[in-house]
Amino acid sequence: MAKTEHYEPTTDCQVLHPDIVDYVRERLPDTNVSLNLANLFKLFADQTRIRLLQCLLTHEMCVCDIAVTLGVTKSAVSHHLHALKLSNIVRFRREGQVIFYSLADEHVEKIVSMGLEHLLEPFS
Amino acid sequence: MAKTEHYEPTTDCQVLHPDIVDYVRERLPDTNVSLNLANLFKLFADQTRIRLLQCLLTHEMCVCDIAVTLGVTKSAVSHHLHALKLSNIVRFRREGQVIFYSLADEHVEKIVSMGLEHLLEPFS
DNA sequence: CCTATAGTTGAAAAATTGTTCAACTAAGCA
DNA sequence: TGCTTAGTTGAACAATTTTTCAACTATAGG
Repeated sequence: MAKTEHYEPTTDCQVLHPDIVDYVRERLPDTNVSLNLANLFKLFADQTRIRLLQCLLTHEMCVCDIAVTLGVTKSAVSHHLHALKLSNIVRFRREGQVIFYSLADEHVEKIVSMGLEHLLEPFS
Repeated sequence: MAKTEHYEPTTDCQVLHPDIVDYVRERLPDTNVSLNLANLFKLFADQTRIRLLQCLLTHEMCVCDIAVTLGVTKSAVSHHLHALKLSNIVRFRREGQVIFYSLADEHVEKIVSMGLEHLLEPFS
């Protein structure tokens, strides 16, 4: 099942270390895990969205206030919030015409902190 | 300096809560922080690159072995490794013609773990 | 009911990113 | 020196993503 011979030939080279390849393949998580992880990190992979999250890290905000603070249209903000909402990264409450957005949990803070830690480390 | 009136008018709406906007703006990190954070998370925002990192999380590997394991060309792998190298996420050692890549530090593991934690949490 | 404003939506346009291709460099070996 | 293979590189192409635009919904107030 972990044999090296029947891999998809979508590549342009040969296995050089069959034992390593088999060892790694046996431990490689399911494809949908990497897909979900990549999709999650995509939400943090845009400067405007990072700044939006940094805003919400400080205080809950409505769409207009976010738009002015970041210097983008409220449509752009709304699209970003929609994506963040789908992945349970932000939540909202309505107060009349105004909708206040805030962070859904402490994961955003943790993920951003990990990123900052890497950026600030000595050997970078 | 934190007054609400002289924001860039790149947006299409008015500030609704000037006190919140000022409060948030005073605490918003510098723009280059968000840029560097976004650029870092971009490296985790692609399924192939996540799988590549998952490989290296298990064992150091050479370009060919990674290419076969992931089912992509060695050129694609090389481009990904180049980007990861620039951000000090992977390092390498040469052994004859073969170059073995491995993770530069424990941040990858931490960042990926945070992502997994969010994906597996009850309210998502 | 009419108007005004906050926010959403889908599609098109603009910008960015990932992969491939072909030519290249570097190392090993005869 | 000449051949083979591992890996890199840049440019072109393909795919994806972000922003904008215009039309839309929902709520408030007169």
